[in-house]
Amino acid sequence: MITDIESSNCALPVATPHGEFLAWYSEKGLCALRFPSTAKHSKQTRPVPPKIRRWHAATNAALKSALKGQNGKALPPLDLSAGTEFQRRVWGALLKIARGRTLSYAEVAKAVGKPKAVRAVGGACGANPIPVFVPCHRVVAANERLGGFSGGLDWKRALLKREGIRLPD
DNA sequence: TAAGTGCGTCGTT
DNA sequence: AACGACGCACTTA
Repeated sequence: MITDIESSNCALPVATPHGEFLAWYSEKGLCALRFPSTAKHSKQTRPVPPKIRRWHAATNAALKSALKGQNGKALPPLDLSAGTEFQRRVWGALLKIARGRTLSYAEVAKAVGKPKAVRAVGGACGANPIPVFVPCHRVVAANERLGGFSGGLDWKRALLKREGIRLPD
């Protein structure tokens, strides 16, 4: 089947109290979520297929809920097919971390059956295309510290705090 | 205790 | 071949 990337992918804004996120959709579902940035978003002119409109409604509700630290509304389908085998294993493990819980990078490495691939897990977290929904912010360093966050550590702190997680000063 | 160094380890580019 | 969102052992002050 021929797939036209230009016509099948689209980006839609999600207005939240913390700024305007940008949600990207493929034919398979939500494929990327970006934190608010100062850059202007190009306006979506092309008509949005009904399927994607439904997904976007789910994204809207789920993101606003998640930013309040509340329990999961239904997520849209997540298209994580762009990742490597290893990355998808890691992202799958992240999806199992319950709200308000955390795992260390080493624990995630064990969970995917590669206990020594600790740094590689960090890399996979950094490559997570759908932050918040794929909760890479719930992965922290073993030394009781925060670890890193590609979206900025302020976001990581805020997300964890809203889930009721105590952080070391 | 706190802060800094060195190195094993492995997926990704 | 080089680089990390790591972890651990081991200095220093």
